[in-house]
Amino acid sequence: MVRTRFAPSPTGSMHIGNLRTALYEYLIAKHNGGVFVLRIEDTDQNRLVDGAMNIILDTLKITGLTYDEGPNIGGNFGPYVQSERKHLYMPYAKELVDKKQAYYCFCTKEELESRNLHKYDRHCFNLSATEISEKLANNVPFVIRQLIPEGSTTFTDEIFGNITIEHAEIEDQILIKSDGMPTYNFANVVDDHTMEITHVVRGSEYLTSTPKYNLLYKAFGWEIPTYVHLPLMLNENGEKLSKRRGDASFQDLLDMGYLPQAIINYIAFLGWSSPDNREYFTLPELVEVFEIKNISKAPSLFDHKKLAWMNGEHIKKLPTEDFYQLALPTLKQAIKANFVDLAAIANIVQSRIAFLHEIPELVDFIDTLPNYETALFIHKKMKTDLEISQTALKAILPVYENLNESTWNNETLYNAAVECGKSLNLKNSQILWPIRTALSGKPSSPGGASELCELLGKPETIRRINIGIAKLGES
RNA sequence: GGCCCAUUGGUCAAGCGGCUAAGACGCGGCCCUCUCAAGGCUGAAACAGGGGUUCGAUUCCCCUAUGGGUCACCA
Repeated sequence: MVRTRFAPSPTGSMHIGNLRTALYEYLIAKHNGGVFVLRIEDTDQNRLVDGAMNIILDTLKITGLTYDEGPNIGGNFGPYVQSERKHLYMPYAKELVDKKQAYYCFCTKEELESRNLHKYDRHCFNLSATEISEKLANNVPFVIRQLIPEGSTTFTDEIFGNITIEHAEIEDQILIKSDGMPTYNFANVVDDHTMEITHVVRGSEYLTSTPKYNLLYKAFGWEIPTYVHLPLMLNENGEKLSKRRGDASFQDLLDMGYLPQAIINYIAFLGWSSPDNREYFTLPELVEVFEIKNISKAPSLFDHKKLAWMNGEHIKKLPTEDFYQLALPTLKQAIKANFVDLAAIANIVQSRIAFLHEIPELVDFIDTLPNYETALFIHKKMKTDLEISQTALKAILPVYENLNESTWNNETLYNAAVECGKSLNLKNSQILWPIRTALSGKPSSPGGASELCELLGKPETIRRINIGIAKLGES
C-alpha cells in the first residue's frame, strides 16, 4: 500500500512550490490506489503564524487534493499535528542514546558561537556518564545530537538516481531541541516511520540531507522509504520562489483570476510531462496518468503566459451552465440593461476570454452604446465607406422593423441582411459591417451583426440603427 | 568556499547510440469567417563549450562554464 504525506509548516501563505509538492504526493498515492496523509509540522514554535493552518486546509479543499488522514478527520496514525505528538519523540531519541547513536549535548548557543565552529566539535560526546547524569539531575538545558559515524552513505532517489555523500560533510545534527521539541529532521523520520509512509516526496533541497535520515533509519533498524525528490520551481527570473521576492502564492493566483483547476493543471506540468501530448487535464485525469518516471530533474520556471492560456482552456471546457454561474457576478456588474439575457452573453463570451475580468471590456457596449465616431464605419477590408454604410443602414431598418419578434433570431436576421444587401448590390460584408458597427459602436465585438441583433433584441436594435443613420447623416 | 544536483528553442518539454531533434505556450504568416475570438494549417526559434568511448553521439564518461541547492536548537 502506497502512503504519501504532505507535511507543510503553518508559517504563512501557501506557495505554489508547496502546492506542487502536495499535488505530486497526492497523485503518486492516488495513482497507486494509496493513501494521502496530511501532517502539520509545527515543531518550530517561533515561526507559527495565525491562520496558516486554515490556509493549508482551504487550499487542499479548493484544489480537490483531499487527504485521507490528517487533522480534523483523524486516522489510525494520529495525531497528525507534530506539536501534539511531542511526547512521542523523546523516547525515540533516548533509544538512540542508549544505542550510542546519539548523545546529550549541553553546549549553549553562545558557547558554540564563541568557539566559531564550522561543524560541531563533539565537545559533549566525551562527557563521562557521571558528568551527564549530574547535569541532567541539575536540570541543565540540553539537546540530543545524532552521532554521525565515519564513512559515506549512498542512497537511491527515484528521480535523481544514486547519490553518495561523505559523512565528513555532515554535522552531528540536533535531534531534540532544548525546548524538548524535536527538530524537523528527527520528527520527520519518526513520523514517516510510525505513519508507515512508503514514499517520501519532497523538494530537491533535501537531497543533501537525506543521508542523515538514512543513518537514523539504520540506527533504529527501520526500513528506508522510497525517496522522490522533486526538481525546484523557480520564478520567471530563474530565482527560487519566495514571498520576499513577491512571487505569487496560491491565493495570489486566485486573486488574479486563475481557476484552481487551471493552476493544478499547469503546475502538474512544471517538472512532469504526460506520456502522450495532451496538456489539458482534470485532477482525476492526472491521477490516471501520473507516474514518477515522467518527472524530470531540471528545475523549471513559472510562466504566467502559459498559465493564462491554460486558464482559457479550462474556461472553454467548462459546461455552459457552470460557466454561466461562475461569470454571473461579473456579468451582473457589467450589464445593468434589462433587455438582454445574461446567459446568452455568457455563452458568447466563454470562448473569448482567459479570465473572468476580461468580460466587462468585452461586453460593455451591450449595456450602453459608446459614443463612437462615424469613421468606424469605414473599413478597408470590408469595403465599406460612409456612403455605403448609410445606404445599408437605411435599407436594413425597415426590413428589421417588419420582422416579427417571434422570428427575431440569428439565422433570420442574417439572411434578411444578406438579402437586403443583394438587392442593393452590396457584398455581405458591406451590409453586415455597418450593422455590426451601429450595434456595438466598437471596432470589434464578440459576435457578428446578426448575433448582436439577436442579443440586443428588436427595440434596441432598431434604436441603435437609427442612431447610426443619424450619425452618418451629420457627417 | 566544501559538498550535492542540473544544463535540448524566450518558457514548459519529448528524446533514453543512428531521427529532416516531437509537441505546447508565446511570437509571425495563411485559411476559415458577419468584426473579434475560437478552430485549422504554417514559419522563425534549441542539444552550454571542449575532450574522450564508439563505425556513429543530444543520448555514455571526464573536464570546463553557467545556474541552482545545501552546509541552523528553520522546515
